[in-house]
Amino acid sequence: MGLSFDKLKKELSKRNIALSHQRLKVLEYLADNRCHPTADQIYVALKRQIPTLSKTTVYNTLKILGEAGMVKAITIEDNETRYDIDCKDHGHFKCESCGTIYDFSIDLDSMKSGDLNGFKIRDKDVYFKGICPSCLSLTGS
Amino acid sequence: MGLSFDKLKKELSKRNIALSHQRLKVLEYLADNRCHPTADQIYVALKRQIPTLSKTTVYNTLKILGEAGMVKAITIEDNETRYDIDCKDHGHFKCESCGTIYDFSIDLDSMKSGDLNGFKIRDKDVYFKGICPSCLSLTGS
DNA sequence: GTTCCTGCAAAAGCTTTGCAGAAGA
DNA sequence: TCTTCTGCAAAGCTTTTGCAGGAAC
Repeated sequence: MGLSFDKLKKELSKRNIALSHQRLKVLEYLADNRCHPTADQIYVALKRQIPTLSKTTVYNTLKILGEAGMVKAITIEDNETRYDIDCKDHGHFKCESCGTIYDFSIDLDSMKSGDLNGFKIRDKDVYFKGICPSCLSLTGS
Repeated sequence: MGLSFDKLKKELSKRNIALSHQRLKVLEYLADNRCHPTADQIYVALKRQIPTLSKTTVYNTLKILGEAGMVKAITIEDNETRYDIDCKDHGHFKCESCGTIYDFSIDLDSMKSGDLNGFKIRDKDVYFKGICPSCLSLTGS
């Protein structure tokens, strides 16, 4: 799945955190479903495999994996935190018609701003919104 | 305050929406406090001038002004929608230490991405996070 | 008189917290 | 045994909704 579990385990063991069955499943789900799911979507999907799963564990896991740098929270819209396992720089486009979130590549280094001299930048997010080609074609372009 | 109230009124009248006292005060507050306040901050501040003000009205107003294109919601962090009256293109930097949100200029047109051919882009948001110079100096750089 | 606006109260939705039992080293 | 993890229930917060009274035209 293109993920370095070694790196993850190393990062987690540094913090005395185990990669439990539930946590591994959440990670696998994110790796296999690059659709930027919400915590609830992850919960509902995994509940089938792990009937005892609780939403608390999903939230806890996402928080831990986020702090370990393996998962990124996407807050493109309020009241709708989504999660992304792909941490390499890219932008997110949300279709306001169908709600789908698309990744797109972007050169973040070219976005340097002189206004931020002296600022320590840790994270860059680029969120675009509009209508995707699929929805555009439905409405007769 | 550098705002075109004529443009706003025109936009609102198009929708049969009045610029009531409460709505005007919310707008004024946003114009005078370019600190990207939350709905609650606006409510608390205006409550002193308008003791009968309700939070519902603040939310309602922010929604209406947002739809009219005069106010922009900033969802740089989950559970913390902030509002901005300045609609010209700029990025937002949030200091993870003190929570302050800084504006910075950015050339959004240079951010075109070939991956988005065929997409209708209506809105672009750029959110950076990190530590601001003020907080950096406090911790001994 | 008709329409829109306001604001109270309640509901809704997402996320966090407290805690007891289970699992793992 | 000791620590950490899990998951239920309850609480916490922000935001939305229903509705009755009030204001404006």
